[in-house]
Amino acid sequence: MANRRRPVTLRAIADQLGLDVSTVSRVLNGAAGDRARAASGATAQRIRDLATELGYRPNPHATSLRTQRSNLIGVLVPRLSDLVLATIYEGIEEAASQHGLSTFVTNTRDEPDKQRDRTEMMLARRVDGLIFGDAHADAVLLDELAAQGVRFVLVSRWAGSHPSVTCDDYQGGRLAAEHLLDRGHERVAVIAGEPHASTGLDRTAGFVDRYREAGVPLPEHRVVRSRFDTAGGRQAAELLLDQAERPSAIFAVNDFAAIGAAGAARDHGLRLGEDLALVGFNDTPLAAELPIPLTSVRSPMREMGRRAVDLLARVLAGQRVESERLTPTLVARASTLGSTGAGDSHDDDGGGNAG
Amino acid sequence: MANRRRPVTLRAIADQLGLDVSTVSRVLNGAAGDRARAASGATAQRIRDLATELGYRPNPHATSLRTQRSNLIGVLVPRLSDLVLATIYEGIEEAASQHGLSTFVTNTRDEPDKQRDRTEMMLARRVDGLIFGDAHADAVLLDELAAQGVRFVLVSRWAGSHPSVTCDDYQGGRLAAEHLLDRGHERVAVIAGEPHASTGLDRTAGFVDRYREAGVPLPEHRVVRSRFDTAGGRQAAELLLDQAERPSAIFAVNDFAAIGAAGAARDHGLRLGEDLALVGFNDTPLAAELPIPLTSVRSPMREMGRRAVDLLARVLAGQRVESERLTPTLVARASTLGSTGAGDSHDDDGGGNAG
DNA sequence: CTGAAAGCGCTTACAG
DNA sequence: CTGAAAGCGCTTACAG
Repeated sequence: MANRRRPVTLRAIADQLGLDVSTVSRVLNGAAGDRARAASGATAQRIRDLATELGYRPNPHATSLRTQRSNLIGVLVPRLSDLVLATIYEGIEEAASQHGLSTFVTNTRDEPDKQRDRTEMMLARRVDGLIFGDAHADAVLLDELAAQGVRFVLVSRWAGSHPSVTCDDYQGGRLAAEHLLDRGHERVAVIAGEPHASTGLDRTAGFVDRYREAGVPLPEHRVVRSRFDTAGGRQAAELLLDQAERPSAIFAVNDFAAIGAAGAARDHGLRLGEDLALVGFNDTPLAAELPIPLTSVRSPMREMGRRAVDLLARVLAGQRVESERLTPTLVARASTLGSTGAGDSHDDDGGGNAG
Repeated sequence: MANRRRPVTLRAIADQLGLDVSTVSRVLNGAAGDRARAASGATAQRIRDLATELGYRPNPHATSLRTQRSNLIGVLVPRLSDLVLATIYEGIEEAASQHGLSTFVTNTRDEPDKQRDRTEMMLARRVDGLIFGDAHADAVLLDELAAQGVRFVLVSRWAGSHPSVTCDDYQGGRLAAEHLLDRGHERVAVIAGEPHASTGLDRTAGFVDRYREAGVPLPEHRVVRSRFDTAGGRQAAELLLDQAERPSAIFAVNDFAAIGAAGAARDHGLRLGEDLALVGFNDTPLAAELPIPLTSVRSPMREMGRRAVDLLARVLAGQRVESERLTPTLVARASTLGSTGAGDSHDDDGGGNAG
């Protein structure tokens, strides 16, 4: 509990070497180009050596104040306890640190008031830009911010024409449909997620469209809204399984909703993969490890996070950018193949817990 | 894409009102006590009105530079994609914002090199203090930091005598044992987690001690190390279920490990709650929603996060503090009660997903 | 190649 | 009750 670790300043180095602080600054923190002409080779070396010895780290508050650039970005997500967003954030953190950016991340619970409030906090903290993982389809807040010149990108969900990095959810929905069509399912249903999120909307649309194209249009009552979590999936599945003509297969737009649906199926005495086929979305690490492994459409979550940072970095550099849409793949498992089917494949995005 | 939203400064307000910037500062940002004697009532009011109108927000970099206090705290966790840590972080964020603190959070994957590296980054960012959710039992890094005068607290896991907020994991392990003893299980096993984390160690110790006290000591081969995730739990369970004398009940020190164990049980043709009892830990929202609901020891995750911030705030205020240990409760469900048993109870900590 | 000066936006004794 | 000054630790033209 002794030395409160008083940080080393440029001045300390300059004084010790009998140089001016500006010279030291140029050598240590100057732009790559400047740095060469910052001082004689010998002087530069003495500066660098001493800096290393003393453990010099520039004071970011001073730098930010002077340069009007904080190298801070704000990340807003519905909730970090959603594995999907947590994984996306891991990608964001990785890439941010490569770009020399630090991140603030905050939960908004998908509530407009909180989104607005937390955005203000971030701006008050003088972030250079924002990444929204909680964009609402109406884009009200986002349009306002853009009009004010706030720089941001979206991840996971798109809205309006704001730059975004998403999974091609529509295509993902089609993949799920394709797979179930292949397995001969004609009476199918969708647990569709929340209507303010492009993810659920697009996945549902892709699925419904593909079935329509196959000549098997889905009646409206077999597309049910739901929250994205397990409890939401369970409720939606109850509704579907209580219907007179029970579906033989369900597509849930989220793995957690799918797990909830699996619970409901069990309550109805249905065996997954035998009496009821089930497809989830995102291929979270849990999907493969469930008692009855879950067929799921894999989305590149971590990669989305990384690319969102890259995109934002380009926005901050004043470049004009284009949205990106990453390709999903379907991973077939027992929940659609029956107890015999193994059929795992692919690998890509890692995951796992530790606590 | 127009006005880059140039923030309002004290100077802008002062000039517009014909006052000195120091007067404005005292009124707007002065300590609660000072603020009263900062200016005449009338002047103060004019200042406040204009500040509101212009949307003044103090530049935190300037404030930090001047006061040598950043109001920033760093949070290190093994991984945010671990629901337990993500939930703890939600509590941290809530409390931090109440204390006027902003948080940086980063994943260390429980790797010592990363822990060290990320700690340095945080310190370079000039955080006022740190919360470690990834403390290793050996406390090597933590001892060093404490010696340097770095201020921090631990959450979820304790180490050495550093201030911490944890669940009473030992007691939690005893609860699990008690419950299985009540149900008549004598041949039991533990999926014990990783040996560097106090959580797994204490939960295991409590369980083992309680069984020993009941006159039923556990042989060593029925306590198996594991990672904290689903795949780890599955592997550990395979080992246990392949043993000649198969256990009738398993205590997994983590819900995710328990879910993995449930998968292994199924592969062995065992029905959960009938042929094999299973108890998890943390009572994550998933536990209640699984096809076969999981008995689990509930730990107050969000509350731990909140209290860790309160504790750190006291440390930063120079107060002497004591570690806190919060009480766990057991929630019994079908995985130990058989398919008949419902027996849910309690409510406390919320949760849920959204993506 | 190096130094001196100004200034980013704040806070805080110190005067008056 | 209010103002003037100094300074937190940097960066960046501008001289020389």
